Amino acid sequence: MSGELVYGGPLSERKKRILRSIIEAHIEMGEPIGSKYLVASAQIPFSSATIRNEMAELEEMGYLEQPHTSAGRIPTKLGYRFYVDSLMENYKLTAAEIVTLNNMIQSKIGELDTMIQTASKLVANLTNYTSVAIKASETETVRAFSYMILDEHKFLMVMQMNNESIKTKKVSADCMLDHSGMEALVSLFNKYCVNVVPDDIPYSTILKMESAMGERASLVNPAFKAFYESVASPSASNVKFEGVNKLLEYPEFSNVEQLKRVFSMIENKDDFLDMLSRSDSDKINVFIGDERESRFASNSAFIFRPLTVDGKVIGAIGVFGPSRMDYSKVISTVEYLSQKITGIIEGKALPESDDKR
Amino acid sequence: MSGELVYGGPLSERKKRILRSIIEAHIEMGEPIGSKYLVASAQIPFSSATIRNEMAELEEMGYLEQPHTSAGRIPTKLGYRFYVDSLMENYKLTAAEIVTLNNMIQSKIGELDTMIQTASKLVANLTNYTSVAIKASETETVRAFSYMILDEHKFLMVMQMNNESIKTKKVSADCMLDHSGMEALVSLFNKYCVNVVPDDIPYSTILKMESAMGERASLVNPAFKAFYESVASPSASNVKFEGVNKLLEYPEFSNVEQLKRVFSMIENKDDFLDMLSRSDSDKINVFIGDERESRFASNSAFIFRPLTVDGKVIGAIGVFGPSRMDYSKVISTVEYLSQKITGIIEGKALPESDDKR
DNA sequence: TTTTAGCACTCAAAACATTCAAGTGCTAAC
DNA sequence: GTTAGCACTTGAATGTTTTGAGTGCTAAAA
Repeated sequence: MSGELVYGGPLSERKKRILRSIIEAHIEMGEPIGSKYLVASAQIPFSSATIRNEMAELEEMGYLEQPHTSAGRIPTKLGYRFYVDSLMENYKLTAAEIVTLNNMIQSKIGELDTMIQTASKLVANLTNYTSVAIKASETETVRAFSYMILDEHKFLMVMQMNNESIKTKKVSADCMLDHSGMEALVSLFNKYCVNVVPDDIPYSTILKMESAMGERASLVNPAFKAFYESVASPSASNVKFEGVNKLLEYPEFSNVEQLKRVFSMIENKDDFLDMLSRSDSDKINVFIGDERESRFASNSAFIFRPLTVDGKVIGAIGVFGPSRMDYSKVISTVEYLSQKITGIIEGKALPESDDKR
Repeated sequence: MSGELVYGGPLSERKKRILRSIIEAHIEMGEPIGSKYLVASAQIPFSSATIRNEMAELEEMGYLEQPHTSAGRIPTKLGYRFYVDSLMENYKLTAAEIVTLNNMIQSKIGELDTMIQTASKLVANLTNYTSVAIKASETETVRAFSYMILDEHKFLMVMQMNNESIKTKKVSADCMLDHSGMEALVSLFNKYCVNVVPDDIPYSTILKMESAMGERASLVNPAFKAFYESVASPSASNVKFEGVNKLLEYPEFSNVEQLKRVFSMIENKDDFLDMLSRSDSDKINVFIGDERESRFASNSAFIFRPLTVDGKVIGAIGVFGPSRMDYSKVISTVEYLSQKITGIIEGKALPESDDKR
């Protein structure tokens, strides 16, 4: 009653084992799993009849379902959830995989954007699902303004942002530029426009700045516009996908109706930002689609890890794919890379330098 | 024999009229067009038998084909080509469409990138096909270097590029920074690194710069790295798509095999750059897919207009969709927008200001 | 000579029927 | 509690028939 998900009751060890085998077999093969298959291939040392009984009960409890009477069972959303939460074993990245990841990331240290995207590409390649890179929008503010005169009528507005980045914008002026005028202008901006978003600055302040500038009042407007454009719009959140065509490989996405749903989600992006905003910021999040929820394409799952710096979410990397997904491997990979990235960002440098020595 | 395409011989007026009607009906309805339909709906004042004879001849000449014996005719690649080159009437944008376009573009004057992308979005919305925005890679070089000291150990390297844009990069130094040292550094860069790509600068030059800097030699390396990173990598060509899911609406793309082809083309992007590089830079280009050419998905067409400034191709906007495309409308829209954009870029300002007065 | 009415023919798609096999649930025996 | 065995269900695969849109050709009409 307390959580969002209520499991159908305690499961015997045998039930867990059967459920797990079914889910893993289904993940691998993509087809409903029947009792005989479990006896023949897998490790359940009971007869098919016994397994059938157990499966019927697991179905009653909501962990499994049958596409139709004469088919095997497939996991429900609840089944996957339980699998992810309690049944699954952690996939261990192989040494080779780790080396690849480290090398690639190492070579891209620098801009946050590029790092997130490199990581995203790596995830797509390693897991063979579509990967998602999210850069969160920041309400950035300026810490300090400065300028640089380019020619008689143009100057560069330099803004040191509070998040350590620097933005510049070229500004054209009607009047001749000189240092004293620019000093005045910049100091006004440093007085009124620091640590604040443009929309919070009342128009009266702009008028005040203009009158303070005297005969150079005409500089204020273009400069403010540059400020506005640099701070307000451009760092809108963005969501980028890598390996979208990999989705087409999976039979669950091979009918056009389903594809339309998925692609409009991908093109729209809002759903992903929404999920990020409603997520736990310090661990892997797993969204699993379901027919009942309209907001998320059924048969699909989205696994992601928010990236945080000083407790603030600055982005995320993740994977989008069929709900029949190799959760174990995906989760390990995403977890590893996100750790690595936050490590690098937070300046803890590079933990194990297996490649350098 | 001279051109790439050889038409099958001269066409009588009646044949042209029939061909055109078939193509336009097919574009609209997406199905093979039969003789009866032309009699019933359209404007061909002959009996179906006559039309059948003409159609048989048009097929012989290579303009039409039959999916199977008991079906109507559909245009071949040659048919479309002939239609685009000689049959089609120019679509006239409606006043409302022009107003929308102008308003949207007007409000986005500024960065070339944003303008191209805005245009691309407009095209996608107006035509209901997937639009393509290409920004060509430029081998940019720096016209002038300058600097701005941020704090004792950091400065901002400011590079005025030859294409009027400005790039900046934050550089960290080991030693204390002062203006005289920075002046020296910058003047060295202005001597050796102007109008040239970093890869063409021999290592000996770097050594020369270091020795010229004397005890501040350690500044050269990080500064050069900043130069290298700003010039070499980041402005790689990029190709962006808008409205990809619109493709799913068209029956020719509704089977998975076809979709895989198309999406891998879209994800790969190289094909588009290739087509741009082999295009006529001062007019609309129309690529029409065909089973025989492996390099381009069949059943699809790519229409685009390179954007040039001073004779140099700086990008392109275009449309990707089924070969059964509303060429007339697409071409008019793309043409109008590309004119508008090059107009704005070349500073001819804004021709008709229907909205301002 | 050009156009058209008429008809036999073709063939994909739709509709319908049949077979096949995988998988189940249940009962009775172990 | 477990399992062998069997009747039953049902989607998918395969085969058959029907339907209808559209053609090409011939012979008559213009």
